[in-house]
Amino acid sequence: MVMTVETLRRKKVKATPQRIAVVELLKAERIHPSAEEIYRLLKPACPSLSLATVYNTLEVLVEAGEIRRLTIDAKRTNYEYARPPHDHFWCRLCGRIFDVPGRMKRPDFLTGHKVEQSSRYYKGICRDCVKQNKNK
Amino acid sequence: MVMTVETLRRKKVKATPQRIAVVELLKAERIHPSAEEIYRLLKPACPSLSLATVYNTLEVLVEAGEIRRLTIDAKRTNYEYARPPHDHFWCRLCGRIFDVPGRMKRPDFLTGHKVEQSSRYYKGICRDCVKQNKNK
DNA sequence: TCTTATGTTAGAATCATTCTAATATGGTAA
DNA sequence: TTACCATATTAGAATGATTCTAACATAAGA
Repeated sequence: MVMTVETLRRKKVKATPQRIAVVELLKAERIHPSAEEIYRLLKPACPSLSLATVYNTLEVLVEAGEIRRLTIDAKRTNYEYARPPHDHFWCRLCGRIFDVPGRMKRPDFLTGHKVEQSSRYYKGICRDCVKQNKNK
Repeated sequence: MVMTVETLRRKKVKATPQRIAVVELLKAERIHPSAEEIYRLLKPACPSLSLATVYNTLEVLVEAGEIRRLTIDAKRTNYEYARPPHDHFWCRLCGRIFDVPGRMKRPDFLTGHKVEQSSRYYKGICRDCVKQNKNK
């Protein structure tokens, strides 16, 4: 908690209870929830919380590099605490996202899962947009 | 065209003009359009086309393995003709998706692009769901 | 403690995608 | 080749995730 406050201030992010709650949730549990799920999980302990605040908070935390956006499930965006980069496995039935740590240990961590597809995406700004000084 | 009809029939997919048009578009151009974009591109040549049909068609073609769904941009789903698997680069400014062929040639094909993030996702059915016989 | 730039909130608005129910048609069988 | 019917197409309504709006509240520097 104290640590989270310090981390946020260091990143020039105003440390509000709502933001602290979101960070702590993602930090404590190894979950990859959607905004809606985060809202449902925090609402009991934070009754005034609004879904809009969850969305605002997630945006701010992604910008600050505290959390990471996962674009796996086309139906919703998921989020995780920004631990060292790793791979993910997504179940198209239950929707859960599993960490697949260490890019060499893959086989171990995927054992039992029925892998149907694997994809890698690079994201950023393309040469044309860089040239056009759209940079931001 | 003829080839597309044969391919679809072989895959037990009824070869309608709308489906053929979608396949031919993705096959001809190396583009990664959204459903909306496909609709806009085909509408002039196929005025009766409905957006719902584009969505239905894309679903059928993905099931048949003719095309591939790209979940890169959280705001919309993109599609590509199912060529041999390769990586992708997505520009967060113009939204275009670039092929990054051959997983070893990465540096070459990404030269000039400002890569800010790379992610790999495995997708399928998790052990728990496999056990629960939810399999489908 | 005061001040104010910034954050929170509920609800409305947006927009991609899915659903619905009426109409049309590809492809098989006669 | 024609007739039939399971399956497709279509427009528009419905849904659901996300963003916007405008009023109110608060973190944190002075």
